Amino acid sequence: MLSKKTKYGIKALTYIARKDEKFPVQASEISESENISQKFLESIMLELRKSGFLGSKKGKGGGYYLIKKPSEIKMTAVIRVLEGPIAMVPCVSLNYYEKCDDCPDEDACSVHKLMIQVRDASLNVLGENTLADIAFKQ
Amino acid sequence: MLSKKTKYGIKALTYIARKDEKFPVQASEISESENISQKFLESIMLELRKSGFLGSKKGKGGGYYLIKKPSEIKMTAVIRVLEGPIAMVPCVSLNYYEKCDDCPDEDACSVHKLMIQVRDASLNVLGENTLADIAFKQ
DNA sequence: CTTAAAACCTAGTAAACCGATAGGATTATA
DNA sequence: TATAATCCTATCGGTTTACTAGGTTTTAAG
Repeated sequence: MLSKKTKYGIKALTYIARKDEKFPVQASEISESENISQKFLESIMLELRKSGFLGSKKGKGGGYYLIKKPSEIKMTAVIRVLEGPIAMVPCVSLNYYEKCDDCPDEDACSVHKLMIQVRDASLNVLGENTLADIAFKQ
Repeated sequence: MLSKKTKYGIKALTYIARKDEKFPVQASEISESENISQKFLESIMLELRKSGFLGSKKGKGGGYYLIKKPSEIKMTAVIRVLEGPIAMVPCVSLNYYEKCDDCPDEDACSVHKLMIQVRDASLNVLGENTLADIAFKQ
């Protein structure tokens, strides 16, 4: 299950991308428009800024803006930052690998074998989609 | 993330499938061989029986056995029973659909659009893999 | 210079979920 | 009758999730 954090984060990025303006966008505006708890959204925006997706401007008239072009923001990157691993099992994760303590031999593990395929399929979709794709396409 | 329940359940099914015997397989044997807490596994086996994947025999010499051939058990079915929805977001789930309360228009939602693609990719992999595939192949 | 509006930061918290455990009841075999 | 297995219910500690509270800091405008 996708956490609300990730869901809200993607929605916020989409909102900013669609609002093709030079002015920064306030968290309060996004939270109202997208029905997201403002304080919760604030913490998400902060995380997106610290991880290099957003820039910010403090004080009156401040807000958040995209640092890169939407077409340059891969959804794999966004999800890895907000949600963590894309794989459903650590022993199959490329970026967050961890050995299962119960499993002596990964190659013999049926779960492993299956989850590699699921991972690759997801990775394929998320790697091919950019923020521009999900914000503007069709 | 895949729950341990689902992971253990798939491992147990695999174990029974590989042990191509006429005798039923005991939960205790599986729990030892696969390093799974016995009591926890018991509850999983019970669930797999109630949902029609396993049959059971009580008493001495009892245990669990597959009701269908491994090649007839799709992994979509197993995962839906143990884990729940395959989709990462309820508004995109085929079997467990639920509307998002924050989202007025699904078609305009970028998360929705993305998650449909992820769902289809996962569904494709899990639908093409049977227990036989992950237990015996290569 | 003051006020207001915005981001920034830290902490806490209620509820849900997860993985496991406890303790038996039931059933079948030998 | 003893034993071995499934079956069943309840509980529990820990973690995570989705927020909320309560500020501090920075900036622009009046």
